[in-house]
Amino acid sequence: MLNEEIELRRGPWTHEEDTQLIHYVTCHGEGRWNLLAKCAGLKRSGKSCRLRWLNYLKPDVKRGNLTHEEQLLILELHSKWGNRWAKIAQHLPGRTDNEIKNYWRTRVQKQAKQLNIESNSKSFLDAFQRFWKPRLLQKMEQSTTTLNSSQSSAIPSVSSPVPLSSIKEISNSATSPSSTSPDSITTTQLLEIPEKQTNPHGFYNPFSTHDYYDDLEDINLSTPMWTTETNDISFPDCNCQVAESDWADGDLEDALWNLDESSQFRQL
DNA sequence: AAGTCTTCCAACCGCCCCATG
DNA sequence: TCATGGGGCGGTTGGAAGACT
Repeated sequence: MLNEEIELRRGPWTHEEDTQLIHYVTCHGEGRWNLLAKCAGLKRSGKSCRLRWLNYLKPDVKRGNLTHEEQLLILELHSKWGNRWAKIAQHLPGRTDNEIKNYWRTRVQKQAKQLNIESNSKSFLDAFQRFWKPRLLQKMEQSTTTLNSSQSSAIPSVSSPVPLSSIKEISNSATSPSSTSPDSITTTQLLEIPEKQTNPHGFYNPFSTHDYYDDLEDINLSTPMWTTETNDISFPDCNCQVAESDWADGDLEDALWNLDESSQFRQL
């Protein structure tokens, strides 16, 4: 390799760089990233090009908030495989390991911390397996039913990116990963919404067919996810307790994780 | 309105594995 | 068998944007 080191650019990608990369990969395909970077005339490292392509520019990269089904799947798979983000990402079509990793760190770990539970601990797994998971499944089924029966012209045709049946299937087989291939999730129906390629941060994805905002959130907000009865749920194994009534508001993600007040989640 | 804090995520870093010669 | 380079992966960071005071 010649060391006529061109100063490599770093930091945020520009529109022009993205266009160059897209054009080159479209014409010549992926791989040989170092060579690709040079041939494409990009003053970027091969690694940087690869990352930019895989995490942002690749046509099937999905943008926007994770759906509840995806969140459940991440929690489930993480409980089996730990921080194997790439492996987990294989089961969420269109989602990248980076995105899942970020989700875990910013949402799950944060909430776990607030609850004084280590997100990789047995307590966390217990709480998830014994309470959150069945509840999530139940409520998602309810919301699916509600959605199906109430889908009107006001709401575009929506199906879960990852069907519940697939989640259950993967949940059950995750202990023997080789038996589950990513192909087992095939029903990825994109939301058919007007194309808007700029998100609130001003980034853009030239290929994305998704709005930056997740329409499912809005849809689910219209459907109460939790009952309003007051049932305190306790987790003997993790020494903590949840007042279910406090989960009733907001979308499911909030219901799952916004337990940030001491009255909502009490140490026994 | 301005300053500070917090959140979130794109991007980078470093390690490891694997293919190739 | 060993050296080397490319690519994949998980951990971490920087900074933009929003929230809060």
